[in-house]
This record gives sequence, structure tokens and C-alpha cells, in this order.
Amino acid sequence: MTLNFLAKHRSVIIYGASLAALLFVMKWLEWRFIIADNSLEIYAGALAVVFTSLGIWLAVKLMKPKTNTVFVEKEVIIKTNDFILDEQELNRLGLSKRELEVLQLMAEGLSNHQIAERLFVSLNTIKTHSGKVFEKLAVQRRTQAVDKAKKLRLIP
Amino acid sequence: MTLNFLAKHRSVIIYGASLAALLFVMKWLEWRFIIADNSLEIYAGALAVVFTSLGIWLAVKLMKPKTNTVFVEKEVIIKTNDFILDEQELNRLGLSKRELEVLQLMAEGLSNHQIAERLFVSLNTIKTHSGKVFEKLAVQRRTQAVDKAKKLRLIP
DNA sequence: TATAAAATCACCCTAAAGTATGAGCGTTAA
DNA sequence: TTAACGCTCATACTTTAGGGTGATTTTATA
Repeated sequence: MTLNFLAKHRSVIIYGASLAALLFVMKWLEWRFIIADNSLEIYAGALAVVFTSLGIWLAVKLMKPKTNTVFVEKEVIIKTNDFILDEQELNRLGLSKRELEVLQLMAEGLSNHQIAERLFVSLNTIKTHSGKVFEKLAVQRRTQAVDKAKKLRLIP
Repeated sequence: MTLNFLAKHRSVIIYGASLAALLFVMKWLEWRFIIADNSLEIYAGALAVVFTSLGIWLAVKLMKPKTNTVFVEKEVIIKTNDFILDEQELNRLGLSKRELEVLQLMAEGLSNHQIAERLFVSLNTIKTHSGKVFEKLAVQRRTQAVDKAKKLRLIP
């Protein structure tokens, strides 16, 4: 507790001690020079030098350092997996909900048969849907359709 | 030239002027208090206060600011839409140069026939290549191959 | 130089994909 | 209510893709 206090107010304590010491020196000087009765100027000059030094020492000791905050840019690669469907493009092409659904499953690499099973409809239905999708996207193959749909932001 | 000199040594000049003023004040005080013959302590105290202040002022004015540089990391999101091929994955799967080439054209939606024309080889060759690609990627269809290759960063 | 891997091509066959046409049914908007 | 549209399904046919096997040539590497 006491040690903590000492550590915390070290500067103040040193300053106080120094001041006390100086006052003692002053008193001594006073006696010395008054007795000698010579030159108040020397006394004053000494005082000036000592207290100027003290002031400088104090300022240096107590002045809080100016913090210079520097922002360092750190490059962070963020996996930008945010897909936003281009609804305008979707409407422009006139793709129906079901057709888009089929297109998405196509993009995942499912066969027409697998898509049919997934959507609980017949293979022929999927063929019809995929045919319409190709027509609307103006392509001939599913790989083309998937590629174009990705570029048009219809699927992720 | 003169103005420049004044500007450059402004602090020193101010200090000199201040010192001169203080000496003048001292002289005046000397006269004042000597005449009054009272308390050298007040005189000394005033001197102490004045010169301590002067010291502090000097230190603050002339000392180069103690800068404490703090580095703060600032995260910058870099949008990386540039494709970097995962060569480790490529080597792991053992895909040959030609096979990767075929895979890329597949991803663009080309038919085997078109790929054959593009690469100046026969349709049968492309079939062989694509077959090996499917085998190495452990898939059955080209759409699957394209999907998987994109996820594995083998193609953009 | 011997050898392995890559690249090329062919033939055959099956599976899947794509095209064309027609039709039934439910919803919705003019 | 009728016309349009979306979703469903079917049949028939063509094209493309995929699987299997085998062979030759080129290229890289030990």
C-alpha cells in the first residue's frame, strides 16, 4: 500500500524533496552571503539558474508524451460469398419460379433424372422445363445455361 | 533574410528578451526590497517561481515533442475477384495440362465437338480426355465436373 | 536409352440430354 | 368468362455424352 503510493507519486515526491533541498541550500546561501555581505546578484543568478533547471527538469519529467497514432492497413481477404439475385435480369428473361429451380439443380450437376426425383415430377417435365430454360437463355446445352446464368447472377 | 533569421531563432530571441526583462524586474525588485529592507525570502521565492516557470516554458517550447507512436491495425477488405489456381489440388488429383484445358472449355459450355474443333483434335480424343477428367474428379457428368472444379479452384 | 506418362485416335454400345409436338389442369388477369 | 400462362406429362425422335477397350505416337524423365 505504502510502496504503491510511493511509486504512484514518485515525481511529486521527488519534486517536493528537491524543493526542500533547494530551500535548505537557499537558507545556507542566505546565511553565507548575508554574512559575507557580497553581491545579491550572484545569489539571484544562482537562484535563477537552479530554478530554471528545476523547471526544465520538471517539464521534461512530467510532460505527457504526445501519442502519435498511426493506422496500419492490414489486408484481409474476405470470402465474398454473398450472392444477390439479379431480379431485373430474371424478369427480363421471363424465367418462371420452377424453371429457375431446375436451373439451380442443373448447376449443382444433377442429371435430369435426379432433378425429377428431387422435385417429385417426371423426367419429361424436367425436359420440358430445361428446354424452356435453354430457349429463354438462348443456349443449347445445360453447361452453357449454367455458365450464362452464373454470369447473369441468376444463380450463385 | 532578416525575417527568416527572426523566424528561425524566434524561441532564442524570445528567451533572450524574457531574460533581459526579468533581469530588469530583478533590479527593480532589488531596489524596491533593499530599500524596504524586508524579507529576502519573498524576493527569493518570487525568483524561484518566475524561473521555475521560465524553465518549464523553455522546456515545453524548445523540447522536441516526445512522440509515442502507436500502431493500430486497420483491417481493409480486399475484394479478390481474381482467380488463383489451386495447384496443390491440381497435383493431388493428377490432372494433366490437356485435361485441365478440356475442363475449362467444358465450363464455358462448349460441346465435345466444339472443344475438339477448338483444340484441333478429334471428337474421340476429347471424349477420352473428358472421361479421364470425370474419373479423376470422381464425377459422372460434365456439369458435376464443372461445379466441383470451380469449388476446388481448378477453374475460375 | 529404356520407360512411364501424356496425348492422340478409333470403334462400339448405352445412357443422358435435347427437340418437337400435343395435351390436360389450375391460376390469374383482362 | 375467356385468354394467357405456368406446370405437368407423354410420345417420338435426334444429338450429345459417357463408358469400355485397345492402339499409336509423342514427350518427359530416370
